[in-house]
Amino acid sequence: MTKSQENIRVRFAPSPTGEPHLGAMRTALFNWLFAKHHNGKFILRIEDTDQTRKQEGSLENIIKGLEWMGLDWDEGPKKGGEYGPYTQSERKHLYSNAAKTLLDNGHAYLCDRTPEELKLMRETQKREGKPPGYDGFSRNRKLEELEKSRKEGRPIVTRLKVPKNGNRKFTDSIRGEINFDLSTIDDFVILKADGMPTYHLANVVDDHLMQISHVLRGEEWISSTPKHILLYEFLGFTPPNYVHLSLLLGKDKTKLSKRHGATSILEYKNSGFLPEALNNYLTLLGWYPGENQEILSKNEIIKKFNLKGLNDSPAIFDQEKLTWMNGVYIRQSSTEFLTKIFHEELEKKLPNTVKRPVNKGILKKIVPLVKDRLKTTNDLIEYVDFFFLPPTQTDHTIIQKGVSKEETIKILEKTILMFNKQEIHQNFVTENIEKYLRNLIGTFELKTRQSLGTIRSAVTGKDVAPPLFDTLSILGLEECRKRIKNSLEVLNKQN
RNA sequence: GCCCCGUUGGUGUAGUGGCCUAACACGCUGCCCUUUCAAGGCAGAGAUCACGAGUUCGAAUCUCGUACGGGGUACCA
Repeated sequence: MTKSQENIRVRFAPSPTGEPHLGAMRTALFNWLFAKHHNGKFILRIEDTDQTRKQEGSLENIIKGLEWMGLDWDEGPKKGGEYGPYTQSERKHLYSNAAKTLLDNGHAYLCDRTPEELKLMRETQKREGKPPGYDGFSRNRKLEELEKSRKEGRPIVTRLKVPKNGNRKFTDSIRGEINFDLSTIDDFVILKADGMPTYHLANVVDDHLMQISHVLRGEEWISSTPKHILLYEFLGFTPPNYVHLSLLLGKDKTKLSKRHGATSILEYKNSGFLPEALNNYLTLLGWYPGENQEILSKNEIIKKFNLKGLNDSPAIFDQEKLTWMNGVYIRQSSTEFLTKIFHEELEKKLPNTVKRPVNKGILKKIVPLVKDRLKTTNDLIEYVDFFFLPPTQTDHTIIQKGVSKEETIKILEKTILMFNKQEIHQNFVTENIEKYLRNLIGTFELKTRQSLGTIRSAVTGKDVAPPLFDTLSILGLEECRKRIKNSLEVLNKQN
């Protein structure tokens, strides 16, 4: 028996042991989408039952990651809710109560074997070719004996008494019915020696108390699910619906990890990816919208999201496609928005010699010129720094392929002369500049690309830059003249 | 070892018994556009649907087996 579909309540339950990982964020995303689609609730719960693995700043980063991705939670840390607290270390009594119930109704027992003893046991089992697992040492020992052991200072854990025979099956929304033989499951620990619950106990107690209707979690949990089913059964609870998401893999088809490059969502934030693009890309990894369209807004995805579109095989994270998609999102963005984020980027990356705040008026004019050319905002600086900082020139940076030094000097001198014409002087705008410049270079015995390339490099110091005529107009007549003169000086000096 | 999940071009996916001589997107190649770089347009290469057997008039699609990949087998989550 499972819960009804009426009140959709899902949760994302990270443990604060590291960075907000791409795979985890995708799980969060799917949970969030499912909740939004059904007008349900998305709950954030912190699973910090392993005190030894806790990492400083991890929780903050996870929250930062979720906020950046726009995955807002209805209940959880910073937000509260009627099922709180939402941090497991603050709910200890609930788990020990559950363990007590299990102890009382005979479904659990205490055990005083130390981790060292257990490790030795497993090694022996392996050596003898037996399947490793708890051997049931304390299963039938008297309670008084264990309590005495506790008084003597030995560490005591609580284990679930897993039936030796039979099987448990459950229905996974993606994979269908999955069956496990109970003989393959040992008497696992539910309450650790430090009084903290293990994941198994904690997630069952919390999902029940928080009335979670659907558990969307990674595929790595499939094997543990029969343990959870058992716990629900012995505690008299009704299990939620299970949806085990396929894993995210790296290029070599192993679980995505640091070896594959950036795995923290925050690294993508810092590399100039837009959260909308990452969201869009991530949803497409293991989910099909029902049609070929791939560029989908968050609202469209919410509207279309359903469990049926979920895929059962693991997906390899392809950064190239993400990068392409990010470019699509940049191109789609408004000038106002891009001006804002580009401004932040330039404030950060332009050298100190550039006066702050960075000129927003100019930036706004630059945006339409570069938005088609960028894949990430990280690429921005290379394209536009010369607008704010005159280039340092040498012969090498000015002279174009197939053009002699003499020709280069001639082109630049004539360009300056042309700039002196009144018609240009008074109306230094793109169309006008183009008209006169094209006229001028028509008199040279060079290809258009060579002539214009020469002017480009003289002004920008680059081979790759935004469209020339617009660039000149944005820089303004005086600045252009100054830069060309400077280039001429460089060329003449080294002669 | 044992248990569980998976397997369609390099990648993500579509496909649920005949419309599949397998579709779409990224990437790749070529051409066009063009002042550079992008963007855009057009064309193309790339998959014996992991393999084998079976069911069927007919299978990428159903069944079984094998191989390979992944996950689990903790007082980690």
